[in-house]
Order: sequence, then C-alpha cells, then structure tokens
Amino acid sequence: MARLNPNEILRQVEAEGFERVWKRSAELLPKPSGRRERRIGRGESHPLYDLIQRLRELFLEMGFTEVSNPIIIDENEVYKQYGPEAPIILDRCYYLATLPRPDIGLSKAKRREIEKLGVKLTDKRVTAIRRTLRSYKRGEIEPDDLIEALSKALGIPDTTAMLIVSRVFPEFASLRPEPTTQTLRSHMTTPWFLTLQALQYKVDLPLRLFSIGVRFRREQREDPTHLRVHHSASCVVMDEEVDVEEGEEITRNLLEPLGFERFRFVRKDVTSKYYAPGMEYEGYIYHPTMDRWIEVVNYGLYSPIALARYGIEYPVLNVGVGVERVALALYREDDVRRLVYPQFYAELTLSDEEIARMVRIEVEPETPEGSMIKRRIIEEAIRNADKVGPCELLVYDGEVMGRKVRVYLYERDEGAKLIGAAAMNKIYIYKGNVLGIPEDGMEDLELVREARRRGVQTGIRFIDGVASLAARRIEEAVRSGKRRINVRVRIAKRPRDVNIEIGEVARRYITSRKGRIEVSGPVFMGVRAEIESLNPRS
RNA sequence: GCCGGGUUACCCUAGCCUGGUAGGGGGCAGGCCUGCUAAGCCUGUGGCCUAACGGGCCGCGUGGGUUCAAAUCCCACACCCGGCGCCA
Repeated sequence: MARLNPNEILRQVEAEGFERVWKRSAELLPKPSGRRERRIGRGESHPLYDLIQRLRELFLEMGFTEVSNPIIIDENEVYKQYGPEAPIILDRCYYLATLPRPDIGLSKAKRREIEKLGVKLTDKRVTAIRRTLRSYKRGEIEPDDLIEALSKALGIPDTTAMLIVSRVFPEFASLRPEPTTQTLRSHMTTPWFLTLQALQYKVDLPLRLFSIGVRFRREQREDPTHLRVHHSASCVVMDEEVDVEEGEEITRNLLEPLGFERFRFVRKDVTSKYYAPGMEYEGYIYHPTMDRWIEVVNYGLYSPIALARYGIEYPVLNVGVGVERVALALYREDDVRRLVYPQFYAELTLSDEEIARMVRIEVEPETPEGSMIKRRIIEEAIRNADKVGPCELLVYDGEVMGRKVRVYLYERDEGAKLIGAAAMNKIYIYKGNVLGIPEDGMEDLELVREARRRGVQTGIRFIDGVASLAARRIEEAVRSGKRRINVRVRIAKRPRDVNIEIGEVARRYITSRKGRIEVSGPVFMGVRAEIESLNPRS
C-alpha cells in the first residue's frame, strides 16, 4: 500500500520552499489503482446529534417552530439584556478580533507618508507597491523577503523599503488581530431577544419558537462537565400571559420521552438580571451511574426591563436545556469531553469482536477456479488428515484460465501425517490477544481454555490461510506460464506465515497494550500443482 | 490564573537525580532450526549523505544555552494529563 511520507515531504519543503514542492505535490499522492474494492456499510452517527435530532422532533410535536438564531452578537445586546450584570457575563464571552485590512488602495495619507520618506510616487511605482503587497498577502512572498521584493519593485534601497514597511504599512510587518465589539453568544437568550423583537408583530400569539445550537464560553480549561462550545436546546413562549410553571411542563414533555423519570426543580434565590426577580428556575435530572443530580435546564420569565429595551410588549418564557448534560445522563457517560470528542479523549478500546473483524486472510484466489482449488485443498486435507506419508492426493484436476491444472496435496516424510497438528487451529480473540488454538487439547494452558470458552472466534483456520495462498500462487503460476508450483508451509511463527493478516489498527492496539499475537504451531502442509503447457505436445 | 506530572524510534518502556556508545520487550522483516504447539537461535528494524560496506552527519516534543561531551544540566516555548480556581 503506497503511503505518504511526512518526514520526507517536510524535508523537501524545508530544502526547496513551499511553493516548489506544493506545485508538484499532486504527484506525492498515491495513485488510485482502480482495483480497490471496498464494501462500505452505513456510517455511524454521533450520539450528541442523535439526541439533538430527537429533541427537534419533540419540540416540533409540542408545537414549537424552529428558527436559526444569530451566533455572532454585538456586546451591546448583552448590556441591553443584563444591565449592570453585563460585564460579568461578557467576561465569559469570546470577543471576535480581526486582522486589520492593509490599505492596498494606497490612500492619500499613505502616499504622503511614502513621499515624505523621499520616494517619488509615479504611477508605475504605485502599481508596483500594490502588486508587491498583494502577492505578499497571498503568501507568494515570504515575510523575510518582503523588504527585498519591495526595494526591487520600486528601485529603491533596502533601507528605504524597510522604512516604508515599518512606518507606512506596519500592519503588514506584524499581523496583530484587532478586537471588535462582536462576541460569540454565550447564551441562546442573547439572540432570542433579537428574534422576538423581529417577529412580535408578524406572527400571531402565542409565539412558540425553538432553536438548538451552540454557545461559547471562555472556560480556562475543559473538564468532565465543561466544554468551551456546547449546545443549548432552547425555546421561548411569548403570549399575552405566560405562567412560569409552564417551564417545568415543557421540560418534562421534552425529557420524559427520553426515559427520564426523576426531576428536581428549584427556584433560584439569586436571579439573573435578564429574568424578572424570583422568576428563574433550575431543573435537575438524576444521573444513574454518576449517582448525582445534574443541572440540565434553566427557565424563567424575561425581565420587563430587558423586554422593554427591545420594545417587546408581551411576557416571554424561556427554557434552555443543556444538551450535553442530558446526553451524559442518557448515555451514562461521565466525561462530556469523551462523549463529544471521542476522537481526542476516548482511549481507543477495541472489543474482541472488533479485533476479530480486523483479522483477515491476506492473499485470496481471484478466479472462481482458484476458489474451487482452495475449497478442494481444505476438504481433502481435512478428510485425509490422518493419512501417513509419504503420500500424495490429487485434489483438483481441471482448468484454470484455459489451462489444464492438477493440484496435489502431498507429504513426503516417512511416518508423518498429511497435515500438521496446528493446521486446523482457529484464530480466537480473547481479551485483546490473538490466539491460534486447536479445537481441543492443550488443556494445561489456562489462556487456551479460557479463549476457547469465552473468546471470539474469527472463523479463520490456519488451513484456510494456507489453502488461499496456495490457490492464489497457482493462479499466478498459470498466468506467468510456469509448469509447476509448490507451496509448502512448515512451522508457523507469525500470522503472515499462514497468510493471515492483522490489520494495522488492531496490531497497534494489541502491541501498545502488551497483548500477545500467538499464531504459531506445526502446520506442515504441502501443495503442488502441475500446469499443462500451452502447447499440449511440448 | 496557580500547582504538579508528562512528551524517547512502528507500539510499549528504561535511561534523567549522579552528563560519556539510546538499553529492553513487543510487532515487523530476513536467515538458521523444525512434525503435535504458547516454540528456540541469529540478524536487521529513525532520517540524510557517501568517493561504497568502511563510515560520516543529524535524530529522545520545539528552539536556544552551558560543556571537551547533553535524552540527561539551565532557559524559553508548544502540546498532553491531573488537581485547584473560574463556571451567569
């Protein structure tokens, strides 16, 4: 299998520069051979999004209409909603910063500054400056070379070019992001005010809306119960009159169908400023494996002051469910990082079943005749297993790709059985070990007994691997015009010796956990084939 | 933000205190051995260079420094893992 070689690629980039290597980098990719046939089954969904999907359905059934709320919100909105509490909220927000856009248009002010440095700006030079800066921005000129490029383009000394860059275009020399007043929403509440304001005269009351989406919080560190980005399943009810009790009802209607039975709702003593005082509640569900109550929902009636700042004339109930928290309890997981980002946090664990699926016969016959030869070898070997050598059995007499082929199983040694004792061994996976063990016997070894009783069978025997290999070799011999071919396997020490391959992922997993790959034993199988020449008379 | 632990080749791991040839195991590859099995022995297994078999240079997260000599000591940085704090 062709692969990329990261070390070599980076060395080339170092030696020749990015641009040159990049231009020919398509050649570094392995060529599609067109022969790889892969059976691709259905993919796996992410449990978090499965839950989101169910919550969406439940909201819709409850008569809520889905909306998409803005994610980027000006800090000003937070002040309007939270009043004096805003700075505390904003402390937890991410502000967006952007790189200053360099003035390639060359404003009058910039021109004056350049001329002040003693460079007469002809039209030609203006064009040259623009072109140079533009290609710098595109990465065609390396940062180290900017000054040189500029001095060449303008026909001025390096020192002058340096002055132009440092005084007139400092934004090019160092890319420093500049903060804006835009923030990433830390609550779904923040955009709700905007959405409600926009819809209050356009849709008849009661207005029932929901939105499931991400919110961002500036956590110092992500931990088992905190992520920087997580999902809120949020809904609002705006009507001429709204009862805060409905928050509990909505929560139950949302979570009971998921199988939750135990809830706890508590009125918060200290109310957030965007809610009316005493009108904020928290809800908990019981996490069965962590054996504790976890906070999953917050609901309340928006403060009339906050509503007034958006010109909203009706009371609004807001319910926000923390999706990841619910997922924790639902899937009985105790670390939200592992649940959401298994690719980063979950230790790779392969069940024996999964390892078993990664064990396969490496080389297989390609033609129907080849498969028949493989089958015949196995049948005859098993039937005559106890036959004592020297002996030879004709197991196949027929055509392969238009040539007459006779295949024999043989044993030359005096007194030896046709096939070795380990030939019928089966590959078992047991507790992360790959073991090739016989149907019976070897009772003194505990691992063998256990593996036989509790391990996962792959259904692959040593003989299957060897017969596949022999059949394939015969096909190849026919193709290349050989007259005879002999495949003999004696004592196996490794999977490869019996044409069995353990996938790389499984192998890494096993070796990194000090598991054993024990595919060995006296196999002793001899297969030879005679292939009739193309011209029967020769 | 504070405190602690870590990063060694395909995988795991030792070496660090006390500087001196990167050791062991697994896997993989090659050779020897071979008939009832947990199974032996030997060799190889980072990259580059070479006037060619003899070697040279670079490699222990990255970049510096100290030193005749650095995986090891010092400094800075990155990333990972814990704990504390923050967590409307």
